[in-house]
Amino acid sequence: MGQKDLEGFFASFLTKAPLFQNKKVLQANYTPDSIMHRDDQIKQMAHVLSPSLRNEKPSNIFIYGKTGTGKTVCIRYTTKKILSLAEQTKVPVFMLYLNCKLKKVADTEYRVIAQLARELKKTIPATGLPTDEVYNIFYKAINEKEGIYIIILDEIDQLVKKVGDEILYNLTRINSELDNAQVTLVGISNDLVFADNLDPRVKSSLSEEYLVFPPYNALQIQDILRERATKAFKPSVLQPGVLEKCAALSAREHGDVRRAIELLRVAGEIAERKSAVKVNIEHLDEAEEKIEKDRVLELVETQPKQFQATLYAILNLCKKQKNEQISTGDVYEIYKHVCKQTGLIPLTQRRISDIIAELDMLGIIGTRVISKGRHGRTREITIAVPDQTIPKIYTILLEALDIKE
DNA sequence: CGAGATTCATGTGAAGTATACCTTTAGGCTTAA
DNA sequence: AAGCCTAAAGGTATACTTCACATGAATCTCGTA
Repeated sequence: MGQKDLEGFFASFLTKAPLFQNKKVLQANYTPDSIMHRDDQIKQMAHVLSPSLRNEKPSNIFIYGKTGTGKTVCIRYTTKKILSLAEQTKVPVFMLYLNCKLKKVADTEYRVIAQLARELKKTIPATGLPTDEVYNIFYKAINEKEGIYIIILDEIDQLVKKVGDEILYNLTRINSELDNAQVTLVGISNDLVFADNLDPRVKSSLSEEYLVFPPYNALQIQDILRERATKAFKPSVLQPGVLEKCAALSAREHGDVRRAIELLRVAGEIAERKSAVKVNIEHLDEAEEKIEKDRVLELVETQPKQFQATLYAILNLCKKQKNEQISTGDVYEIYKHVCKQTGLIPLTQRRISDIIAELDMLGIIGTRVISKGRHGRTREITIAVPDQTIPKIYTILLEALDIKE
């Protein structure tokens, strides 16, 4: 694109009538002023957490619900209300929110505690400190300011699955170490079964109160979408049926509103880019494809080199032997070859086995451990990405690994 | 023919190693009195 | 002598390796009908 073109592009971008009037409303981190169809949950939450306003420690809560059922928004909303109320009445209440899923931020015991301490304005190095020491810093930071601390751990199932429940045990016992402050834990999980594998002490302590978020049905999703859409879009930009289809698509999965909202936003963006006057069904379909694609591509791009190399090996193998199932051993052979080609130091098969398991967790591939009787046992690996995206992934990997074909 | 025993190829857990990074401490150098 | 900087020592988390054992159904073995 020449510079002239670019100027023209900007000019036409600015003169073009935008479809959005407030796109923020459809962005992921937006907290609405009112939350629909969650009155019960919010009421219960408020009920449990309200003692904090009298400077008494609320019970710990365990919250369960599938993704996009409003868990995070509700707890954010409720705590926000409590915090502002607490500020008015000069009651010291604090809130710490942490999403344990974030890789490299909160996926080990050390990092979680360090991150929590950082929320309290402490500087903690990424490595080098003994975990006990980090605990101490954290305890001290909390004890510095008297009050009620509400610690929200989002997606703790991911954390516990990876590093065990010791952190939770320590955190539930934290109150006996403190004399000024008191801590309430809020655990949020997507996985219901996960609670059963916890240490009984942790489990009983964490789930003093128990809250379930059922999935939204299509009608509820429609309500919510309509709410947001009227705020986000200019009037009558949405073609009839778009909203309904958007809701239906998400309801079919498991009532994931976050996805529905994202879908609507991306559809709007696509329509805008095409200089369409209205958002129609085709835009929606395109958006659905794009979202999944973007998610995967982003994921692939941000993986460590070794993960990318492993994935590249798997992809290659899949291409070569279309319908045959691929096993860890095969992947490893190709992987070693890839390493030689790229100058990467090959890891052991043991490690690759783990990497494959992690790629599975990310949802890029699907694996199943099967026993082939006499012929041992292995993972059966399949690609869990729509076929159209694979070439894109390929090019990303080629570039990332610096392979010339 | 059927119940065990065997076998294979890898899953999986535990323990050890290398690396990168942290704090503390001791020594050396500079500076100001 | 006090203050500051540097380098070494001692310690940790994390990613990875090494070692060793666990798995589980296809296949084999062998006693029995």
